Amino acid sequence: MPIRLSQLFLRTLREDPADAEVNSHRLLVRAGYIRRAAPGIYTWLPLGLAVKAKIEQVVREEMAAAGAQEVFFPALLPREPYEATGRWTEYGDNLFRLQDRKKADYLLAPTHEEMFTLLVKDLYSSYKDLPVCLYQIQNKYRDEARPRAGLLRGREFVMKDAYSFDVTDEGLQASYQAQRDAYERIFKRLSVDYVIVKADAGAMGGSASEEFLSPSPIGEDTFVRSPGGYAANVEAVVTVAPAEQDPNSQSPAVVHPSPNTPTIETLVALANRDVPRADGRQWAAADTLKNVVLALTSPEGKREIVVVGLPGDREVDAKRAEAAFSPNEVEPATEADFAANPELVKGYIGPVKGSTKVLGLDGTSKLRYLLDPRVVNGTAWITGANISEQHVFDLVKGRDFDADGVIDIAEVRAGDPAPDGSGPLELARGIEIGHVFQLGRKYAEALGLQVLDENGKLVTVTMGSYGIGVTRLMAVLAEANNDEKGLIWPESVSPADIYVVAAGKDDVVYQTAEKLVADLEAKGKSVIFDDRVKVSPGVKFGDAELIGVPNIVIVGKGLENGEVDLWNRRTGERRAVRLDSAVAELV
RNA sequence: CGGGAUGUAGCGCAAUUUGGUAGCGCACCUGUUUUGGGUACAGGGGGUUGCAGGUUCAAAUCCUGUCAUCCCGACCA
Repeated sequence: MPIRLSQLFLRTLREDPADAEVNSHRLLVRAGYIRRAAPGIYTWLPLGLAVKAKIEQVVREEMAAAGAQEVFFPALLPREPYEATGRWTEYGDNLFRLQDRKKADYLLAPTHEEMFTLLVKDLYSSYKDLPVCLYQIQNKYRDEARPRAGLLRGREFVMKDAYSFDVTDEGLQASYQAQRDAYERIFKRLSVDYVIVKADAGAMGGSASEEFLSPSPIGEDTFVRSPGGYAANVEAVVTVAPAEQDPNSQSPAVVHPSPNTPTIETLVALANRDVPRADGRQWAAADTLKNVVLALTSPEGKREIVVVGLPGDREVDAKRAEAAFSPNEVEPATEADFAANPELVKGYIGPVKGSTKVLGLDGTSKLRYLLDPRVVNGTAWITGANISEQHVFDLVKGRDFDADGVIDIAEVRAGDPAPDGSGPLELARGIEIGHVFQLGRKYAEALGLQVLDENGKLVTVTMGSYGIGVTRLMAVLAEANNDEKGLIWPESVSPADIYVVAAGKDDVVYQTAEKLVADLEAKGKSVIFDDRVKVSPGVKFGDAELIGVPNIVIVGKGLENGEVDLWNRRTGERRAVRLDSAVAELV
């Protein structure tokens, strides 16, 4: 049966909702696909459900093709499994928690690793049962600090989450690849632009991880691309270290007084005034070694102060730092931290000349000192002398100082060399629409998922997790497919195949349109039929454009010549065709 | 959590500066009209002005508190 606009539960809005900023949000509300129920929580109207179902159908078909089987968990879950993996605490305020009448703790699931792991543990206990891959399409709940942009970041959203279970690492590789391939097919079928980027493993633990980002200026993720095809989330970009040099070929380190130089700018200015370079080049911020003091807080609440040395022209990227120090929280050190560590002379911190790695004037500090990958052996730096208003020049890594390790948390800039050596990196924004992840044995260990191998020995299962944001995908599709008039769905997700407008007041128009609709449906096409009488053509055309079905047929005044108009929503092209050949053209 | 803005009819807004008892457009209902680009006219229904206190003869408007929403940032498998 066609969807009849005379009957459809729908009210299109002529004006933009005041609370919607981005196009997808604006248009999905205006065109009557969704309504806001609470911040980041949306009610689905018939048109919205139709599009969501289309996306889910594609996902289901490709999951089946990849050998994954569908299950369905409750969204309302008891506390215990999440307690076992530590995530009841780790998730913090992002978890929706509630209690039943007996005051037992429950949560609305933000993701289902625990439940899938326990389900497989419940049913399977032999290597012969594996590998297995399960998935569900289900509502997830996260109490985001700031939901935004309609469906793009909601507090309730639909996710397809799949989990693979293997005995061996090679098996996990194969399962991962199967899901990754399925994702490529899904996004291609849905006509979504995507880039596969290396992702940071982050708090999920595990090793290999890739994100599917859809490039978009409103994206919340920043990623890099190289001419040679390297792509990574900015959190996961690996900095290319310059070649090492002979430390002993450099000039000896010298301490210079540097009054009133608490910042890099003031320091560079003073250096150019008081300490001209032998080669005549001007000192630059990149010649200085900036030492940033960070406070790490572990999930257990333990606080550690670390000092990170990086070139003075680079800032610490908060996201990269968070990722690199995960699961610790990272924040700049406070005044209290400095007070507790008097060897840190604010504005004049540096690795001590002659020490191996420790910081501080007397060389006894126990603080960890980590260096940016650009600070390689043989490089010379201007840096703090750990005495107020004094800096060291030509302090050489490998000769005068060393560190406890390398940490790659400096901001990534467009133009930085790509790790694949193919040229400069380009920066772009993207929306995360999928994530494939080799979890490894973290959850299986925490929850005791073991099977017997062919030797009758218990082995821990290794897992992968694979997510697609279904409702976010819908927002991405709406975002990428619209114009000033409204939405323009790709055919693969359009709420109907054909949109038929009866434009006119004569009965024959409606009778002819009715017949055309029936013929189209007989050929297997789904149809939205604007059969509203007493609605002017202008309104009907406007709604057709707003709703965004790509193929529109107008049955109206052309009938005098036995013709109807085929209207391509995307190109705007209208073409008159013989009524009797219209169906053939459309199927 | 920090910064900014806003809460008035289903939606978009005005009236707040200067207190006088709430108005416009869209949507909705009735009638006539119009039918290939949101037709025109006439009539109509719908509001405890976010909430709670206070000042005042009188509060959407002034004062205090509170709640909520949106945007930027922080945060975010």
